[in-house]
Order: sequence, then C-alpha cells, then structure tokens
Amino acid sequence: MHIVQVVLDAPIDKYFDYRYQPSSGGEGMPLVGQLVTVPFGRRTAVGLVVGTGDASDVPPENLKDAGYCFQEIPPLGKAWLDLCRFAASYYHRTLGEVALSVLPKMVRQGKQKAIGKALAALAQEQKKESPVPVDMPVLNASQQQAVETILHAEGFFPVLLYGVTGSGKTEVYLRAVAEKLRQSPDAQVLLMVPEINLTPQLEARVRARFPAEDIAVLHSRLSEGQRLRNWLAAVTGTARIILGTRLSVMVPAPNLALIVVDEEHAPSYKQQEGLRYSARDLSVWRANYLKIPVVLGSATPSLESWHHVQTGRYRQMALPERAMEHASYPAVSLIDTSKEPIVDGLTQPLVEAVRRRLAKGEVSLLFLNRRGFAPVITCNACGWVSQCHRCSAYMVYHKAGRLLRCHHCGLARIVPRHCPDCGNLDLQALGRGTQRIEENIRQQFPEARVLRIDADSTSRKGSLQKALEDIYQGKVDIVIGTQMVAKGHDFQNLTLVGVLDPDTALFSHDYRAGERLFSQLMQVAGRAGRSVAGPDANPAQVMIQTRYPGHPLYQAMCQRRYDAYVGELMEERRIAGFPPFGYQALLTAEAKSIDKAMAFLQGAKGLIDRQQGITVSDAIPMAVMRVANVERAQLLLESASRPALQGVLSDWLPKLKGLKTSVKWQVEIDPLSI
DNA sequence: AGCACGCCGACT
DNA sequence: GTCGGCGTGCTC
Repeated sequence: MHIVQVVLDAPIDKYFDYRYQPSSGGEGMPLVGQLVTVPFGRRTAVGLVVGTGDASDVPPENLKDAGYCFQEIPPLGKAWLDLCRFAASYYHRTLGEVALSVLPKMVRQGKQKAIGKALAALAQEQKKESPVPVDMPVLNASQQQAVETILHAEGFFPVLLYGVTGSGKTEVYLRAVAEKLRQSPDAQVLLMVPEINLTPQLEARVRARFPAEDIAVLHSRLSEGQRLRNWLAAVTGTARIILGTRLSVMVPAPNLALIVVDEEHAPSYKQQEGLRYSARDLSVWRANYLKIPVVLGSATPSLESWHHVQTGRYRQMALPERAMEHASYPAVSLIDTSKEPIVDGLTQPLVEAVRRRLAKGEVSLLFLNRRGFAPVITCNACGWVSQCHRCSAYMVYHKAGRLLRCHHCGLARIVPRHCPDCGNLDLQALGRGTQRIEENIRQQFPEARVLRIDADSTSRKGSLQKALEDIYQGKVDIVIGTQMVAKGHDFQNLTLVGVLDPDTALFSHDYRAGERLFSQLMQVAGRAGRSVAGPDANPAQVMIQTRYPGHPLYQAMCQRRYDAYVGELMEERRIAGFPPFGYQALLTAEAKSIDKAMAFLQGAKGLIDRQQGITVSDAIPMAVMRVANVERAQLLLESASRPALQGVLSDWLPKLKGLKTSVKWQVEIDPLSI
C-alpha cells in the first residue's frame, strides 16, 4: 500500500495520510515536495507531500485516496521545505499554512490547465540571443573591494553594504550577480527590492545588463498568469535571476548561489498581514542554510543589521559617497522654527530658497508626510472635532469635494457647513497637509508650475507615472509630495528639498520612528543634486524646518553621519532592552468592545505559566484603538533571549488556540511597530 | 481554515 | 410552523 503524508493550508499542525493508487498509466509515487489534490472533509484541497511510506497509523477504512499528483511541477526541494519548516516554527504557524500560502494562487488552487500551459510556454521560449554588450561602469576602489569580498566568500557570508544613494551599491550587486552566473551554468540569484513599482529603473537596469537571461520578476501586482509563469521559471531553473519584493524570498529556487536584499532596512520587507514574516530575516536564514553569501544593502541600515556588524556576525563593506563624479551630496541645513515663524507651513528662508530656484529654472521639492488639506477640523465655539465615528482617529479634511475622510477606515462625509453640535458657522481647519501647502504655494508663486504627488493625486492607475514623467521632462517647477516622492526616482535639475514638518516623529510612541525618519530624510535628500550637469553647477540644498535643531537626529543628518545617530539610538535600545538587544512578540486582540479585548489579553497573560526570562506587559489599547468599529488591544512579550521567548510561545500559543472565544487574536514575532 | 451539524429567536 | 444566528467539532 502506498501512503503519502500531506500537509494542507489549515491551522492544523499535522499531516494527513492518503492512499495513493498508481494509475494504469504507471505513474510513480508522488515524491516529497510534490503537490497533490486530496479529498478533505467534503471538499477537495491541494496539499503538499511531506513524506511517503507503505503504512499508516490511520485505520485503513478511514484512509481516502489522493487524487491528482502534479508530476509536471518539479518536486519543491528539501531546502525550500526546510525554509518553510523554519518559518512555520519561528512565526508559529503550521507547515501547511506557510508552504501553501506562499505558492502562486494558480498552483494553490490546482489549476492544472493553466500550469500545463505555462510550462509549455516556458519550454517553447527561445533561448535568447547572445548578449548585446553593455557598457560596464568602471568600479571605484571600494566597489571593487566589495565585489571581491562577496565573490571570494566561502559558505554563509552576510555582507552589509553600507552606502548612500548614488554610492554605487547597485553596480556592486550587478557585478556580483554577473560573476555568480558566470561561475556556474545553472546558478541562480535572488535580488530583492522593497517595492518593485517604485524602482522600475532597477528592473530596466538588470534587464539591460543581462539581456540573455530569463528574469523572473515576482511581486504582488503581477497578474496571476504572470506570477505563475515567473514562479515556474524560478522553480524549473529556467530563470537564473529572480527579481522581486518580499514574497520572492519564499520562491523555491533549486540552485541559489547569492541573495541580495536592497534597502534592507525597508519596513516593506515585513509582511503586515497573514504570515507576518520578515523577508530580510528569512533571506539571511536561507543564505545560512544554503551556505551562500547574502548582501544587505542600505544607506541607513536597520539597527538589527548594524548590531550584527558590531558583534562580528556580518561583514560591513562601506561605499563612500557618490560614485558619480559630478553629483555631490546636497548640503543639509536646518531652519529653526522657534526663530523663523511658520506661515501656512513655510518659513521665510525656505520660501526664499524656492524663489531663487524658480528664478534659475531649477526644481524644488517640498516634502510633507501628511496628505489631505488639514488633519482635523474643529469648531471654535464648542470644541467639536472631526472625529471618525468608527475609529479613534480624526477625519482628515480634503478640500477637493469638501470631504472629511478617515485615513484608517476610509469613511467619507461631506464637510458640515456648520458645527454639528452647536451650529456655529466658524469651523477651522487645523494643521496642514499637502493640499494646503499646494494651495499656499500656488498663491505665493502664481507663475510656477506646481505638482502635488501623494496617494490622493495618484490614485488613478498610471497617474503617478504621468506625474513623474512631467517632472523628468522639465514641466514642473515645484513638487509637493509625501513619502511617495522619496523613493528611488531620479529627478533632473532638482536642487532644493524642503522638509516641512518632520518633528512629530521625534516624539512618537514608536521607538523605531527616529530610525525611520532618518532613513526617509536621507532618501528624500538623495532626490536633490542628482544628474545635475557639470561640476560647476550649484550644489543642491536640503532645508529642514524644525523646532529642535539641536536634536541628535538633525545634527547627524547635517553631517550625513548615520553612524553618529545610530550610536545614539543603539544606546537607547540597549538601555530599554529593545531590539536588537531584546526580542519581542506581540499578541493583538480584536473585539466589539475594548473591555472584551482587554479581558481576553489579561486572561491570555494568565495562561503563561513559566515566565522566566521574559517580560509580559499588561494589556494595552492600541494607539488607534478602534478601526472600523473594531476595538483593538495588545500584549507585548519581551525577552533578552530569543530561545526563551520562543519556548514560552511554543507552549502558550497552543493553549490560546484551545480557548473558545469570539475575540480575534494573532501573534506577531519581531513586530515592527507596537 | 472550511464546512458541517445543532439547538434557540423573529418572520413569510 | 420555517429561516438563520454562530457555538463546537472534525477533517486522513
């Protein structure tokens, strides 16, 4: 009797045995790592074979027959299966949940025809013609050294490639990739980026550099068909370059020889729903398992990676500023808003700086990470505020359409003409968002061509692309934008970046806010002074409006010394026992009433029986406690020892699963924000 | 997770 | 008299 052991996408931490009847066609037994359809309850599911045998503990009368085995897909290898096993144990999910959920939907749903067609198409594809030669930039000494270090590495070798925008990190990646591909005819490399739609030029650059290679691009915006095709290209080894976002860390690739994680500090490497994995951490695990190098690149590395450098676990390779000769890094200056009054969001020195750029035909970028016109409106007579009645948050005033919109639940309503409570007609818009800055700028500079870029102005598909093209083509004088503009775009002739209101992050309850702000400021600063023609062009300038010019973050920013600021942050973290000096897990509860959520968490806390080596907070309502009428609270577990924390979770979470409750809960390991 | 079965409230 | 609420129990 042939028995296959199958795991399924369900929170059931075990495998199920099925009989396998070889069909008259004489197909062999399904192999470990292959997918099969099986009857499960009343439905049919696709499962993953994790073992085979000729006997089962299940009484024979209870055994069902496995259905179709997807022999056409190569068995997903042991390395991949072990990666899933690790992710399952580390993030406290079942193997089936992890393994099946990271497959393309077409595979997970067992779409035989689609899979067959995609495979056939893949086999049909012509091997591309011999490469068109591409100019390879000459590497500077540090780049050269970084490339050689990566290539001479033996076994697991994590490298933190530390360099600002423009220091030539990408070129280091590409050289290392090229050499790995050259060394072995079937070697594959995985190149991860935070968000692929924001870095189309990287994809273009990779394609230009490797014209002969099939490049499997993987990200969530692909159509299911493309996703399937590219996944299969990776799995079959047809694609030797896999370029993707966080989800690509889980792609089965039989011959991985190198992993690159660009902008390794980027929060988007952390999946924020479902299986909440860190693609950066998993990529390091994967490299360790495979005994291959992994390159983590960043201008503002995560404190976790920085710490690993300090403890000798990672090797740091620093690239000095600006590989390109002409482009010099912009000068950063601070505008003290306790001395320079802010009028409608702008200080006079900044306005004047914009005016000078305008006169010279240069472009200015004003950065404000808050969309809408005003974050709240209020009644001057009675104190009414535009509270969202489904969330514990204010509704933001959007001038277009005269709407109040909740940025948490999406609820929208027309701005009332008079105060809903007292009837007063004098409602006031408090604070400033990008729309208000835009209005202000248009008034001050009626002759300027002004463009606002934020989630509202670019909601239509292709509108962001259009906006960026207008900037490239010199059709814009002043850009006003949220963090959307900070990422990766090369703006020509942009010589001024104004940062309007960064201070709020300094006093955030989120201890990672400072790190994030620094990274964001570096990024947005990197937009200035790129591609400015000629060595005698005026140096670009970054001006930051702040009440706290003495703050270490801004001081470090002025010197472009991330390392100086990291030292500061690291010390804070060490004292507080926060990552990277401690490990955290977060239990979040959602219920109809906050009391219910809190009570659940306190009860859950009581179920932790051995608390040695870990600290458990009390249940605390979340910062935005209520979203769309769901009340939320959380419980934080901390420990200086990862194994201690994992040990507690391993015997605690099964107890929670056994609880009968209407409260929805989930755990997140290594949460990014609490 | 699905998807059943199962036992109590307001409707054609 | 039924439709349907979601509690609990199982899936090889």
